[in-house]
Amino acid sequence: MGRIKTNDTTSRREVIIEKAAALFKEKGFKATSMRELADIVGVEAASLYNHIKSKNELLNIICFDVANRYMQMISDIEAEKISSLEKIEKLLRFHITGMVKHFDEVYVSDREWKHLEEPYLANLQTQRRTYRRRIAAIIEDGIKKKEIKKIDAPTAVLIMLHAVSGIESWHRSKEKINGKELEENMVSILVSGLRK
Amino acid sequence: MGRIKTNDTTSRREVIIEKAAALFKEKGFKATSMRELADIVGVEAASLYNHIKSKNELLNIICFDVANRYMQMISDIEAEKISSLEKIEKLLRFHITGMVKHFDEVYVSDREWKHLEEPYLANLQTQRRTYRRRIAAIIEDGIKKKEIKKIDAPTAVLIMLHAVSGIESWHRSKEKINGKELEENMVSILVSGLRK
DNA sequence: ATTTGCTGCTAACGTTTGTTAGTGTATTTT
DNA sequence: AAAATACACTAACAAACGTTAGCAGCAAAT
Repeated sequence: MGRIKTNDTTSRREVIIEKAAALFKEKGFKATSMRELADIVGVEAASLYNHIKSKNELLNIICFDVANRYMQMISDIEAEKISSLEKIEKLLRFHITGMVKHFDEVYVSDREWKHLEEPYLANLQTQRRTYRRRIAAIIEDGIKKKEIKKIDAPTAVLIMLHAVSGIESWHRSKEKINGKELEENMVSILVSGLRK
Repeated sequence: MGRIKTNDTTSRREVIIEKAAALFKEKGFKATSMRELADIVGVEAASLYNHIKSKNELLNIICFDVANRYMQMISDIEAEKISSLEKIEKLLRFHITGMVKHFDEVYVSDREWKHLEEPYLANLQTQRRTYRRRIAAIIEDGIKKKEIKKIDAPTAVLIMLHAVSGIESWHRSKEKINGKELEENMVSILVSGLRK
């Protein structure tokens, strides 16, 4: 069939991972076969194994790539000296732009993590749980400081995160407003939903 | 193995569908095998086919059950003589209680519809699209009447619906507030996010 | 120019998949 | 009690799956 094309910044391995993310998003992890992936990459199925260890490794890479980005970000935000509501807004904007930019990856990591194998599965679940707790902590802090209305913080987190993951249907839709407008609308609705 | 237990209100077929919904939710449609389902129902895999036509029929039933319930509901709400914001709140409450009560079904219909086959796939997609449009129309009406702040209606719909589907993680969580509280919190955040 | 490693190929493996055929037995209907 | 229907079983199928083994050619390093 020929070899996998690379430019200088992208290794063959990375090409495979990118195409895998796109396929996993479109059809789901379990419904994507290595032969399909190989087809799209432009190679026979067996050849993929020169670059990766297994199908599940692909999912691992995708999921932890995303998770690590978010963990980095929240650490940065926690350290900043701004109000709680501003922190939440910043975090929200990061999630929105991140979703628009790394759509496939984020989508897969959100919807397909069930198919991770141990110990990765347990690992990611813990990471996600602590991530949500850290956001909830920011909100609770904001409530204490009377910047944020008195609500159940975990519920607020749940709303925020899932609202963002809804960008999926924006991505698909035809009558698309542009990314920046989308961001402003989401921030407007969600932030004023929290403000006291 | 023995036969499928039924009480008087639930047919054997319905037992299978319920257990299927639970399994599809937990492992995903593609990752659930008919042999697993049979095990849980308490029967050999082949015996399932005395009650259903195929694995995909199970998914069809689950998805369209949910879709039909929603379509019924929005027609009712449209007909009521209350303000737009009240309509949105009512709809929101319906979604929340529906998600809490028929969790497996709704979850599966939300996340696994990709695996429907034609013509059911196209059918459901259209239904979902028109459903979202009808909600957006209510919101736009509210904007015109100055009950709702000026925002992009499709974006608001997207936030609402996906926020509700986030109840999934509430369902899983340990430190659970009760269903009624959850509902009040969600309504509070989302409705005041819309109000002018 | 020769070696070395990278990357592709074909062929095949052992499993698991959804589903059908055919048969026997319990339950319901007549 | 006899006949008909409902339902479960065993056995087997063809197809699809992820992955490995073994080999050939091209690219980069010596």
